Amino acid sequence: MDEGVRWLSAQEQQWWRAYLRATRELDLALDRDLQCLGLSLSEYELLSMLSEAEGARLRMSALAALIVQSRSRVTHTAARLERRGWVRRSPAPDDGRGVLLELTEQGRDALEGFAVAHVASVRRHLVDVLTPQQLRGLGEAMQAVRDAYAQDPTTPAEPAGPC
Amino acid sequence: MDEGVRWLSAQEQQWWRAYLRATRELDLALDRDLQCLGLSLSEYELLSMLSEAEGARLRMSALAALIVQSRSRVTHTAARLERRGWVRRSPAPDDGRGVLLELTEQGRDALEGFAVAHVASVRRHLVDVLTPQQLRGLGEAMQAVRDAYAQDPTTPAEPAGPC
DNA sequence: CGTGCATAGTTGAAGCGTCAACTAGACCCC
DNA sequence: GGGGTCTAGTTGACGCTTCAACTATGCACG
Repeated sequence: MDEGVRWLSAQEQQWWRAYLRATRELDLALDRDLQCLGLSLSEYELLSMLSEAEGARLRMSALAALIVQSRSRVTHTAARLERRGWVRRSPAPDDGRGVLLELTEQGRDALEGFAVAHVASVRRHLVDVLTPQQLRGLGEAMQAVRDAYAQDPTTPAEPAGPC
Repeated sequence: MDEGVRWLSAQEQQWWRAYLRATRELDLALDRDLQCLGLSLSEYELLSMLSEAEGARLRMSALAALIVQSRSRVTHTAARLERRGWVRRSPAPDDGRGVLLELTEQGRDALEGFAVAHVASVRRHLVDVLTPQQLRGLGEAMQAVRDAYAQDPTTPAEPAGPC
């Protein structure tokens, strides 16, 4: 039965499960550590990408692509952060449709505190629990996954669902 | 400024980011592939763990621990699956507080189809895009993360938030 | 045996993410 | 230069997840 299906070998399955569970645990732990300070991980990522950008500002869609979130989600998240005064919208000068999101001074100040907590969290739950070789192996595998994902023709990232 | 903080090296940051983005992309891709069939990845995980259990039944809390979800979330998810007839509740014989969740025949049938699609998805987006060595490196690193997480005293998994 | 505390699971409200529909500006091209 | 189409972003409704509060049972200790 089901002859055509290439199931995973026991070893492959073990690694796949380790990946699946560990990512859930990591996400939980990292988010919990930031949540204590009143910020979610995805909000942190948004602020953090802005802070590294040229002029601390980015187009909404560029931001969405960077942090791998839907444009809609970025709109909502940005609205929340804007209410807190950490981020500001302005029209894009070169494209009437576009919106630039900019980190405010207040936002930069807040981010400093978050960054300290976050890097400690990343170390505690990931970087410092691995040997340098393990971290390298992880990083290289994940980069390969990204490269494949970027190539994949059925990676619409947004538009027409492929159902 | 911020002398006490051990920031990540450029290399460490690169690997950390590769991990962070790739997990988001993978989650998206795997969930999308299942979503087309009308099931979410976390629902799949629940059904799949039940199917592998002794007698295709598990205690709610055991299930929650296995798939790394909160007990509350498992309650809600199980309710959804129960409405679809794929899962059934019964009181635990040995503990008056406990509840056993059991895969129904209908559930097992449905799961077969989902499993075929899911394994193809896992291969396409993860297993088959990596060399065996890369997959092994990934698996071992993630297992190390899990081990560290299990050891960590501030891993309440549920109770009193450590804020 | 009964008081106190821990554990198992549920519940409902609030918040976040997704999805489809929508507005508006750009681009193409005859 | 006015359709047709594509891209950028927003909106609101719906659904899932989280969180805190709650019920009920087990367990320890006097």
